[in-house]
Amino acid sequence: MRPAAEQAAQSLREEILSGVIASGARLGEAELATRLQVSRTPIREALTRLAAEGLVELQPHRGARVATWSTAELREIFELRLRLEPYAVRLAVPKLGPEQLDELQELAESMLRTGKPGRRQDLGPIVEANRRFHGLFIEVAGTAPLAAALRGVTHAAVVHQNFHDYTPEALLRSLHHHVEMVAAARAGDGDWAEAIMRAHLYNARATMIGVPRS
Amino acid sequence: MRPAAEQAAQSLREEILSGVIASGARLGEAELATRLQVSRTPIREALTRLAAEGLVELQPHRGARVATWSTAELREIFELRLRLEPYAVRLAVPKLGPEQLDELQELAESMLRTGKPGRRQDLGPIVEANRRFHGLFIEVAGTAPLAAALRGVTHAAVVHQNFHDYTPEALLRSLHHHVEMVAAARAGDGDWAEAIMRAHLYNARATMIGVPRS
DNA sequence: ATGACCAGGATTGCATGCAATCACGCGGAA
DNA sequence: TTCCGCGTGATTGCATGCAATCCTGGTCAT
Repeated sequence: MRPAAEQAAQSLREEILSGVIASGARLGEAELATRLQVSRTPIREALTRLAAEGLVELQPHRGARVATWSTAELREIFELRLRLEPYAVRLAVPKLGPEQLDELQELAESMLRTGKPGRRQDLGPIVEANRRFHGLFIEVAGTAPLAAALRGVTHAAVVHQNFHDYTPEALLRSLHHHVEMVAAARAGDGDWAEAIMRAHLYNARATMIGVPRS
Repeated sequence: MRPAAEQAAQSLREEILSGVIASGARLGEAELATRLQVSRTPIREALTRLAAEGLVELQPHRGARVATWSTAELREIFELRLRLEPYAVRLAVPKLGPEQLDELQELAESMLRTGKPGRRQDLGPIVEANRRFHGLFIEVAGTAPLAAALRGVTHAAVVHQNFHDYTPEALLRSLHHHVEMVAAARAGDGDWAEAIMRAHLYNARATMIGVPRS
């Protein structure tokens, strides 16, 4: 839709999710317009779309900022992901084609390679691969309503660049979950894949916000 | 935010959810602009926002239409509601204040009054009261991510004006569910309220799309 | 010293104009 | 008759201009 606006939204999304633009940063329309080489109109449209996705926050007459999430909101977000994403994985497993299984496996193995301890380098590529990994399941699960409901809810974890906060053990656990999920998918076992996704999310939640005391 | 755009979005939302604008109807920017007494710019912004909510569908260079949902999508939407809305009710119950309980009770009883058989009149007011009833729980449940995830997913049932398709028995069941939910809320029993909400949704799904054969 | 108040500048919000794209209907060829 | 191509009208997409609002700092009174 609206090509220039869509492209602007895509660029901004990339920059926010990849951390180029920090959480909480101000997004001036004029600055974005000159930087992305379009006028303010498509920029404004892109901002309203990202606001609807929950990636940016809009205040009347006061402009846009990259969204921030309180601990309570993060807790809630994980609660929602736990209710939706394992279900999405279960739906996706029987629909995955061979080439998609190969892509998932490649993603899982590449994340495991760059995340191995001893190689203490940039974890940036993992963020992107992880996003693609989770996104592929949601995409294959297939239905638009599910994708829409999950869209806003998966952003927060990505923006918070959580991999840097993982302990080495938690990170390894997380990356092995990916590999195991591919194995479950290859076996066509939706129950297995769903269970691993659930464990994967609990592990992520524990490192990001700790275990809720309730 | 953006006062004129927000007002336009609100007006359109009302008109779509109340059925004044039919599902699938075309939404011309110029026509809406003259009708709502603003220029096309805020109209376009309103349309992008409603598109993000899933209420309208946008096609590049081809304008906007009120969204329609396939049976598969409706099925998926109920699957999502079943995973989120009972949870929202459970969260809301301990937070409901006396005045909110009174409002819920008034809504439930008014729906029951106008829906009673023998009084075969307009069911329109029920649609609005029902929307308010469900929305109040979601609002009180409190967290923004949950509300955002549910927003797009609750629209479909409203647009489809489902109450007219209910059999008299199913309609009565549904309206009594509301009353029972208020009773559960007054008792502070989140489990009870959650269970009734679940039954409420199963009942609605059965009349709208039938029981899935899986 | 502290607080209220008031320019000046900057930024957002909306309206409008023009270019780009699409829908529709007509005419011509097979 | 049917289908393809094309021109015209209508609609959307984007850029720009102006008014409205907000933020900043500086000044003045207390």
